[in-house]
Amino acid sequence: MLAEDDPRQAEALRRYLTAAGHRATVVADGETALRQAREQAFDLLLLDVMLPKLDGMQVCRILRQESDVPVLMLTARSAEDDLLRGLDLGADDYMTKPYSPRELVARVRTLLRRVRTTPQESPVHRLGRLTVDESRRLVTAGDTTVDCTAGEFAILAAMIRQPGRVFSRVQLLEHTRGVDRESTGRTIDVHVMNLRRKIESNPRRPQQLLTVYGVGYKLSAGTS
Amino acid sequence: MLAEDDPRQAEALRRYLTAAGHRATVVADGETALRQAREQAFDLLLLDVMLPKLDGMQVCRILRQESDVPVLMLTARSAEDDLLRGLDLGADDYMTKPYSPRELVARVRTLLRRVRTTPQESPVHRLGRLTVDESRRLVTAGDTTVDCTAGEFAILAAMIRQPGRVFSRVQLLEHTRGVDRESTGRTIDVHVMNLRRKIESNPRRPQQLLTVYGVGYKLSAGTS
DNA sequence: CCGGTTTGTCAGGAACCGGTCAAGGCGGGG
DNA sequence: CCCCGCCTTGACCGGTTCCTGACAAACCGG
Repeated sequence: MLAEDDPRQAEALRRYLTAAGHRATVVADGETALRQAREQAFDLLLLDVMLPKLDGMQVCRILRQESDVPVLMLTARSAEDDLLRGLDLGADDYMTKPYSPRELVARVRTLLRRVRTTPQESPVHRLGRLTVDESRRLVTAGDTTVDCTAGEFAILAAMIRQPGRVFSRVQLLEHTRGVDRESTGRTIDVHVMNLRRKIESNPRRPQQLLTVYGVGYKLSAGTS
Repeated sequence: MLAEDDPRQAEALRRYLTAAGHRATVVADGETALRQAREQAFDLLLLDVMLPKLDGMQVCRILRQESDVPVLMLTARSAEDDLLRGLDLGADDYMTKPYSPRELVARVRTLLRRVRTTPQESPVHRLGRLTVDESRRLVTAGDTTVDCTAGEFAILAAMIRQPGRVFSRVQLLEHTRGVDRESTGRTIDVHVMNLRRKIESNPRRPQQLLTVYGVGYKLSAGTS
């Protein structure tokens, strides 16, 4: 939630945040901010200090007594006293205008990372009947776990990161071999074949790891 | 803990903090900071960016992989990029010199309040027949206590913090020595072998400390 | 339907990787 | 000063994986 009374600034901030992949609800005064915060569980509150009806300090103070939602204060003044009051009232961070979009987004991300309950988030990709856990190096097809060699895993991981994208053989080779080694041989084809044997129910008729004739390979969701 | 190489600044900061009722341990370089942070559980780390041997950014990055201790970065430069890098590396807050004593103390208090209200995770990890108590540096396998060397303990602790995750040799090396020194040698392998002799009932057929061919090692729950 | 090109498949050998051992370096404690 | 553990390194070996070349099958345009 973003509490900011100047429509232009509010719009600018909202754009930064959505561009960074966040959703934002905008409110224009302190009372509304407080009411909304009570009705709905937000991940984070961006709170301008100068707000109509109820200023940011008050909102922060009241909210702190009833919730642990992260609060990031925004102020035009750079007065140190403001800053100190804000932090003492329970704000988690503080930025003075004018703020840079990148810094704002970075601070938001920091606060969100803290609140996200997942202690260790490992990027797990899913596509069709396929699952790839990169940090654990775990692959499952359907409900059976598959163990891949390093090269096979590298190819599969690269492809599932961008489902549907077509990869040339050279591009895939770069993932297995770090550097670009020009190889016109059958190397990649063999790896793909071995992968299909492990992840496709019928390797002769691939459903997910598909050939793009004349170009390379791609990973699709299959029949779903 | 306060990591700051300029003795005068370090002393000044220490005084601010003690005046505000905190205790502070002062270290003068990055490697020492990292080592101390591993040996002892601090409530918060005040980290100067420019440090000898290992700069603050590196310390932050490495430490973040193994701990959730709040980190407050300090820098002379006010470059925005520094700030962003710091926050992206997992720092919780950031201040540019010269900072006011009051603001510093306020930010420290904010971070400390956060960590104290957060449910503390127990520093003793369990996985299969393994137990690792980080604060006491105690390891048990089954019901027999094992004494590990520093390097062995560092590896085991790093792995048990994220069970199942696959660690490369370079990553594990970062835990035994502070810095990433490229070593194609058998260092890690030897440590792993010695660990297996101590914690596995049959070191030839490891049940928990497993090899991931072509990648590194991982710790699994074993037969359960 | 035909021919050239691209891909699937196979198997052997090269390259690589990890387990293990022993020797040497380094530092701390006596 | 020496002794003793610990860490590191290099070498060797057995096992796995990867690459390569050949051939068959599939694909595409005409």
